[in-house]
Amino acid sequence: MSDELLRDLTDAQREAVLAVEGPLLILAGPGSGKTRVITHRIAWLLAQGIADQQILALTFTNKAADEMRGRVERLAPGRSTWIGTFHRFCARLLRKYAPLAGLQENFTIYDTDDSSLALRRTLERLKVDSAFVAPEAVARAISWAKNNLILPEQYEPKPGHPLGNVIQQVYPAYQATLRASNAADFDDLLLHVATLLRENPEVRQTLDERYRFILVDEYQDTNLAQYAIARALSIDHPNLAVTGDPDQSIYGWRGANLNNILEFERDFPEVRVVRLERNYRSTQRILRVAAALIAHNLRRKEKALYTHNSRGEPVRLVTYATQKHEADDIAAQIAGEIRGGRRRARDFAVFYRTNALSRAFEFALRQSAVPYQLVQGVEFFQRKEIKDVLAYLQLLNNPADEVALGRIINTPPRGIGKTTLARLGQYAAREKIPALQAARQVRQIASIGPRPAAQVLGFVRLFDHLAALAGGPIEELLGHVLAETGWEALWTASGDEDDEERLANVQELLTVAREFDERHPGTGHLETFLEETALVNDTDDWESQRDRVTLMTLHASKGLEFPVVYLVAVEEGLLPHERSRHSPEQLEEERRLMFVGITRAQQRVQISRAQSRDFRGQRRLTVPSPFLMELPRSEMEAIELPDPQGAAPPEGDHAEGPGPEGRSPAADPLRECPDQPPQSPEEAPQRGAKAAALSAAGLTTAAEMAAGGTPSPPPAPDVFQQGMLVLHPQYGLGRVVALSGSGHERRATVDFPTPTGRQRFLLAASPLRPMKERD
DNA sequence: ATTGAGAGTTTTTTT
DNA sequence: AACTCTCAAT
Repeated sequence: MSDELLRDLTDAQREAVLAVEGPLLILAGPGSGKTRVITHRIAWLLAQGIADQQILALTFTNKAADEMRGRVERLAPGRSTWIGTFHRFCARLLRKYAPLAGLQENFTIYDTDDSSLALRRTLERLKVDSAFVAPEAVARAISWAKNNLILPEQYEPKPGHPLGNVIQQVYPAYQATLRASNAADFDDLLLHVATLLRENPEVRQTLDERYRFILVDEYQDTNLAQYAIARALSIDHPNLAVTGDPDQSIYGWRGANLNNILEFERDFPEVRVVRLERNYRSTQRILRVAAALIAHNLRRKEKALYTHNSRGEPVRLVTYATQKHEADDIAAQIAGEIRGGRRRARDFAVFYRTNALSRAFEFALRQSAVPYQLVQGVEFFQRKEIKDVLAYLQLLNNPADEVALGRIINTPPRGIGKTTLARLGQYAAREKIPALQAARQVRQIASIGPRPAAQVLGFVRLFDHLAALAGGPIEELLGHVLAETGWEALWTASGDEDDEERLANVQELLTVAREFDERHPGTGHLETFLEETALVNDTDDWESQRDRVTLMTLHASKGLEFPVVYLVAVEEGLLPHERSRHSPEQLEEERRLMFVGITRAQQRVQISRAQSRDFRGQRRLTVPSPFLMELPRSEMEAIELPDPQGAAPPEGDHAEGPGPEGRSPAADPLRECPDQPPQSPEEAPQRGAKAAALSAAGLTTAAEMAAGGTPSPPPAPDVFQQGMLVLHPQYGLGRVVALSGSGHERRATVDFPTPTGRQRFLLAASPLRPMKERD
């Protein structure tokens, strides 16, 4: 078993796996088998008899964590070491030690959206005029301070910094706002944990003892707070293994501190350093191009990348006339390769600097009927309807959460306006009670009239009703939120396209909840659900298994590899991005970004730019990126493609077009090419049902349609959907309020007209029949 | 209180 | 171009 773990490793890799005790720095170039080393190391530790819970592996993204967990599971089946992101680890610790950070254990995690609302509220309260002070700038400064472990009361304005004094005033106030709401923002998760480890030696010692072996992936991206946490847990048991590559540090803007890796050897004098310099991924030429580029950086630890792979084809450097031409040509290239049977869609990736650049490629690929998946940041859980629905859950879990309350007290509109809200807030502040408490006492607030007061009490009643369900399955709770806020009816009735999309997104959320319920049987997991939705973004759902072209930002590409890579829009102002123009350090980070992109490729790279590009609605001529001048022409093939037509797809025109304008629900984290048939059979029913539920006409039971009108057997529990009309032989027509459970245990709550009212059914045993709704 | 039109801005990247 | 915010009309 143990031997097997070591067999197919190189000497350097083996050394890194076997160095069990003591600090270890693994300098790993791109494609050098870094993940392999980490996972084998974990498996090796386990094989040595080290207990599962003594090992802690920290990553940056959930994507990396999932990948690692999967591979460890294969090497050491059935073991359960903790592998996850820094933020998630900290969230978990903070639940346990919340009081030490001034929080209750049911604290809410604010995402960027929530925290910016909290900040705006704070600025209003302090009467800081947002015309003179950009809230984003304040947010950035506070975030920076937190990442650098500067506490609110320690913040010193830098001389000459125009916002310094404002921030010195706002930061503590903002922090007080969060505390009053029993909430922590993303940065707090790290800051609170780092602080409590410093201030509570017993806790630190306990945890150091517990987590004997710590691994940190992508160490070059850690900020001071993360460094402090890793360090604090490695004092008595300094078995801290970190892997990283200074050349792939691309999160400086998020507070990542390159010093953490450049000076690791100083921090741990007895550290063992292992260099993984052999690349197993790319061709020689790709590697040479990448190396020549990164050699222009000054701040780095020089590495000699080499590979025994073949020389490969030259890296293509293409100049297009327009962005449309660029997108069309790349789509045509990909379509050609796929149609020729030489490659599959999943072999290709298109990388760009900013998300906004994806559109042209989405469009072109759709035109060419090439399936693609767009890997985009936080999209799904950021959508307003999702945030609103989840805010109900947030408030149920943490009634002190003022941001959640502010978000939903009048959403959907129930006649509680700004003035009522402001008066409620004043009263709450005066009485020093949470706003929700103030809402309960709204009758005692003289300034609020009887009508608004009644509305407020209506909201409180709704809240209390939902609170009674808060311990149950999440899917069911969400169902009640949708039904009883009136959202569902609102969106279903309108026939508005946007509302249909909202409904589809919410439907998707119900699916997420259902899967969660299945993973967490029993009760009382609301907090866990909220934590997952706050810390998981849909980038993490990216599946390399699906046969689709991948479209993503350069940042998102880190850690991945593809046979063919297109690096597009390599133009001055985009790569390097204009915001980094004035700082040499940021310029180096942009260069690293390009380095990361190139080194994702196994066999073929094309780097391209367009001579003209539409930017914020304006067409502009572009300037080539200075980075292009740094690439070695000897390894490349430069191609100029003037484009007289300006538009026509060079290869086979698809005049028939994409067919009916099928908008895939934006809910789908991986926005897919709508022309593609479902890839796997099991997703067909779901999509079909969704579409049917959303579209339109007449009123027939699904079973009747299926059976051509003859009496039919009980339908599968799965055909029932949130909000669906159903027919009961005695009670007549009813509407599904909520669903929960799975398989034979799947239950439905259904509202019938009076006098029947609300009933609950075990679906497998009920005579309910679904109805298709149309208008 | 809610809605809509018009004005003004813009997030680069992610937990 | 797309989004948010502000202000006036209902």
